[in-house]
Amino acid sequence: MPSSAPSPRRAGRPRSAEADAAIMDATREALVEVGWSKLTVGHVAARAGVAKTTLYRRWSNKGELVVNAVAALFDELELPDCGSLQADVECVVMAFGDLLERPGTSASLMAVVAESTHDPVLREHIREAIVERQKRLVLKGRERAQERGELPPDAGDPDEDARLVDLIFDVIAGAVVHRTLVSAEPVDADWAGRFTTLILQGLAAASASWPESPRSA
Amino acid sequence: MPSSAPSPRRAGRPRSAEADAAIMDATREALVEVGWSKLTVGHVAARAGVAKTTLYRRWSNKGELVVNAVAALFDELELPDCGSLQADVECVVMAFGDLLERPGTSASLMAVVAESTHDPVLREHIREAIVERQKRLVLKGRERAQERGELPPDAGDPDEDARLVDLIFDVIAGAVVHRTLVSAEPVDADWAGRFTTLILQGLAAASASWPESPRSA
Amino acid sequence: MPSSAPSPRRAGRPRSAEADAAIMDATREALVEVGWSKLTVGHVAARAGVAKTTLYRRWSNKGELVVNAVAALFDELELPDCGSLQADVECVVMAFGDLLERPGTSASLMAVVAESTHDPVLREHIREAIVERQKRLVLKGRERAQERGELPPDAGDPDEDARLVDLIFDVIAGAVVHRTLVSAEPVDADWAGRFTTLILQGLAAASASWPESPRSA
Amino acid sequence: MPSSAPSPRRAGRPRSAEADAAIMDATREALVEVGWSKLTVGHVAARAGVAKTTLYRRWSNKGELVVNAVAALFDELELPDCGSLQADVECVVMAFGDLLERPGTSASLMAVVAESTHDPVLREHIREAIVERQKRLVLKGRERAQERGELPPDAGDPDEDARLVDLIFDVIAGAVVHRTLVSAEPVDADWAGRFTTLILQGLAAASASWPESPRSA
DNA sequence: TAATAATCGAGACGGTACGTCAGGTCTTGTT
DNA sequence: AACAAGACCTGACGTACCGTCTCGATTATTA
Repeated sequence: MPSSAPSPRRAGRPRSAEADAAIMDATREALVEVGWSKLTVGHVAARAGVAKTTLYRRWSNKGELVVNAVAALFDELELPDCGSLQADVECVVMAFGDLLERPGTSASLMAVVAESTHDPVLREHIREAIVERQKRLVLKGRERAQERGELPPDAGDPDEDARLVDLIFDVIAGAVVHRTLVSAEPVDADWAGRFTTLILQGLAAASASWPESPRSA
Repeated sequence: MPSSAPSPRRAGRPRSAEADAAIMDATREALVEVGWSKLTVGHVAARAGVAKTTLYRRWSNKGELVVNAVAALFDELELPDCGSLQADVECVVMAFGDLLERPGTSASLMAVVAESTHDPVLREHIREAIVERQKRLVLKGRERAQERGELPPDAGDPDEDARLVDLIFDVIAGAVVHRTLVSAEPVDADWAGRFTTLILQGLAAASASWPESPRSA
Repeated sequence: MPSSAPSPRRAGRPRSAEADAAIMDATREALVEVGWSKLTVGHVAARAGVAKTTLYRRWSNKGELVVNAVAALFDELELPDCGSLQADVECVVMAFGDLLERPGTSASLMAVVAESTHDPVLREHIREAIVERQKRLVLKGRERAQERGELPPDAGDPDEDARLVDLIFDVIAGAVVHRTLVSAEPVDADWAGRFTTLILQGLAAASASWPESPRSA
Repeated sequence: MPSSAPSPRRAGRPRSAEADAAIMDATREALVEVGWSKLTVGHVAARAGVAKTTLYRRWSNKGELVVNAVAALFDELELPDCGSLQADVECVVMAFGDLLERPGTSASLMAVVAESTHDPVLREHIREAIVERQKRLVLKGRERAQERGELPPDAGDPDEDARLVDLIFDVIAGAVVHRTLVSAEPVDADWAGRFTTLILQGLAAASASWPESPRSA
């Protein structure tokens, strides 16, 4: 009675853990240096000191490989408690900006997003791995601000509430991404401050007018 | 007295204008249907009823071809006079959203932007063709609002002024793009209204506090 | 009554004679330098300082062009009277050898002959231009030797006679060509002497035995 | 004691021997049907049921491919013992003639020889593969005739000897090639008989006069 | 002195093949 | 079993050349 078999160990030589790590590293490095379209599976394998076969045994194709490598980049994104709502937002804006400005990240992210435009499976993959993870940061930031009394508690209507969160999320993430990738300007403390002021002030002012005049009314 | 340079006609058979148009159309159609990475020069040529060589005579490679085809998509973006600042912004937000939601556009744009991440030449190409064009819309909208008295005249410091315009541009374009491409939600009148209110209110509230407390002070 | 109209002069600009010459020269030079397969019509035209169109107006394709250029090379082959049959043959052998050793000629000839292997039209073209011209040399040499009494008069049977001429022609031309092109050895006075002795002696000895024992008998 | 190098087996999947054979066959067939200049690598690959890349992995370009295919054609050329010198020569003449008259061979040979005119590497390649192989036939024929007493033993001077062999080789091979390719007449028993008689008689008669009167004397 | 008619240079055009490269699969022998 | 090595098929790439086709600009002959 082999107990509960948490890992269905099969016979034969087990997969090498070093290989996994080496491939992921090599993929990210290659992504940084040459970008998605010029990244070749052969080069990744060579750089990782691994046979192409080994690579394909783990990921079914180039897309899978790259997406997984990219998703891991966003693991580090956290929301530190900076003391106030304004400070919290500025912190996360700059953290996100720093992440995107790191040479490879923006390229990787854009590459993956672009590829997703025609691949629904990949698209959902990205939502799970990247978007939802970031959206939780927004939610956590709001909770914290509510505890501090900087924001009013959730509105009565949960739908209305979700719409608000989505809006804020699109505005924050969108602006940072756009400034970094399209305008190609740095997300420095100055910009982060102005931006945060803009949306928090707007949020405060607008939240007064919204409940009374919903579009559907 | 027309005098000079009636036509700098070069020798030899002139290039076919129909070919140019057919190729651009075929490229955009293909981009919509299969995306950047699966688009092949051969298919574009065939669809355009043109030899592959004709295509390479005009654009040096697949990248050049696609970027030029995509840039043209943004030619139609205009800023109609909708009567008020709020209405103007909502109009342009929805127009941009509509453009991005048109199946091919988002794919094309993303593809091109993603590709630009590792190609400085392409990047500048895009800035010229797409970004600067849109930034002019923001400037025009501000002028109009200033004429209406909805916004104060330009600040004394032109640098400060430019920073403000850039911020607004990043916020608007970024949010619309993010909602469309990443969140994959529609840019409808409801969302456009909320978003516009948010930033205009924020702008009004923040502009009161900014001049007094510049970062550098 | 405009008499016999030796030149049916038509209206319009006449063809440039310089162009013709320049093209032929350029073709031969190119043939020498790069060979048939790497010779391009474009390069020939450029080297001749002429438009490609002008070239195609005179020769319908690359093959025609090259064959005509090559055929002209054989115009100079003559049979000088060297005093005796042995001397005559040695003379023509060495003249032919010299011609083939001139850098471009062998290349040109081989190129054209090789191409003819699959092009019956071209093949006939070559026979007319090159082979028949040389065969006349053999006939002339025989006549002269007969006048000198070095060779007996024509046999009674004209067929038999033709077979003999063909044999001699194949042996002489074949040996010289083979030594030059395949063995890549020079046709010098030494070799020419040995070779001539060989076939003249053979001819003398064999002609005694042939008539009596024809194959068909 | 086999000791060393039982098999220098390299890692990885071994090359397919069937592929090699199929490609060679396909090349020769194509050469026969369409000739060098109209033979395309793509067609050869398709006919061989092999990918174009497989072909390029073995031969660096179309030229290499064709030369190797052609050289193999001459492998079959042997010198059977026909009983007498005259019969031996007639045999080899006709065998060589038959080979050249086989539709593809002449084309292939000429094509390759022509190409060699501008490619020293190819030229040497051909010498090794084709010329030297045939020259050995001449040497073997002489040995046999000497054993039979039909020819005198080697002359004292080895140089003189080599010159004689070369002469005979050029005359035999040259005449057969010329008759087949240029005159485009068949090498039948009649012609072979006449030709053999001519050169053997010539050889017998001339060899009497040569030693006494060498050119250098 | 025009009008006409052919040539010329220039170069775009439709094709076809080239030789290269990457993706992904398959086949060896080794660990 | 997994692994390294590398051959293999597929299919697109970007290039070169062929032979054709417009163009405008020359030159001659004819009216």
